[in-house]
Amino acid sequence: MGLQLTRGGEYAIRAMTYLTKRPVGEISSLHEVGVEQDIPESFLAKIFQNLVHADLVVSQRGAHGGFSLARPAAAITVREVVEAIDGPIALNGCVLRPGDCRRSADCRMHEVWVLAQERMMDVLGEVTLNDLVAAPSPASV
Amino acid sequence: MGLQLTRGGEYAIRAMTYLTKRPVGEISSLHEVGVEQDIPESFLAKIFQNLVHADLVVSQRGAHGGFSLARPAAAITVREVVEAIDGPIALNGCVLRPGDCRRSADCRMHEVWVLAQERMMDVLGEVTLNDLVAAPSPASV
DNA sequence: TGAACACGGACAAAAACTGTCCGACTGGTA
DNA sequence: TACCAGTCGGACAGTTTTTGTCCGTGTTCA
Repeated sequence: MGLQLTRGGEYAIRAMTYLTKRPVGEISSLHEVGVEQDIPESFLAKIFQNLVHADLVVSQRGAHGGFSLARPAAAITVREVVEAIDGPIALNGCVLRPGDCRRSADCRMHEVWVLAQERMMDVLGEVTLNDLVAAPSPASV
Repeated sequence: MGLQLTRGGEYAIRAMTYLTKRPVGEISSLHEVGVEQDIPESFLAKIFQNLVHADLVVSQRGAHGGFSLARPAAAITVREVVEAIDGPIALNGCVLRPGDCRRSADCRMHEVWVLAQERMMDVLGEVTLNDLVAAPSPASV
């Protein structure tokens, strides 16, 4: 359908949300997260790899190993999580690689995509993992 | 890479932009648009079909037939064109089908996706085909 | 009537997404 | 030290989506 988050991105958010809910410093095994969040474990393994590379998660190898947040949940945004999995977001290729749309000389669409994307990213960049697990908003809107 | 416009959507915008540049009422053949905008003709045919169904374009069958805008260019937004091809936009499935994310009970992400999408769509919904072909902005920002 | 051209669906190729598997490595534990 | 639990990382396979092709049908004009 296009223009949609991948399932990998969805899984990543769920996994990160799970880690956020755990006591700070606790290590969660791949198996545990997979079962709790209903994510295929072998797929989740790959997702965690990416999250580790992006410095959002740290892994502990060996027996009783697993994963935990690399930073406080309040310092990790949804945007970071999504970009770690689905790569840098670019609504259209020309946003990522200027020069692609130099075809029509006067490519006005370029600036439209850039603006639309900025608006979207602003939202995702302002929501932290902490916000996602906070108690149902009492007064905040 | 996810979260990106499909090529079909890109083609649709280019095709519509081309029609916009033509004199009002003029009919452009499939072949003409394909050659001018460098779009595979057989693929473009399917794209035009969708645009016709969405009432953005009218078709003239038979000899000397072709396509032309169904409405003034100033009354067609980029959003309409994209949605006609890529279907209703939903950054995440749960935006389109509430109930999907009732899994975790407290799915805060839902509202985040809704908000991010609204911001993006606002931009696409305010840009018309006319804006895309207008002379380089003299003063407007 | 014949030529031009859109319609519509079936079909095929390519790419992306989704998911699996397994050997290598690492760290804890006995 | 030896063994086991568990992650790491990449190769591989299935499925879906995207992208593109093809062709017979119907329509309009000359």
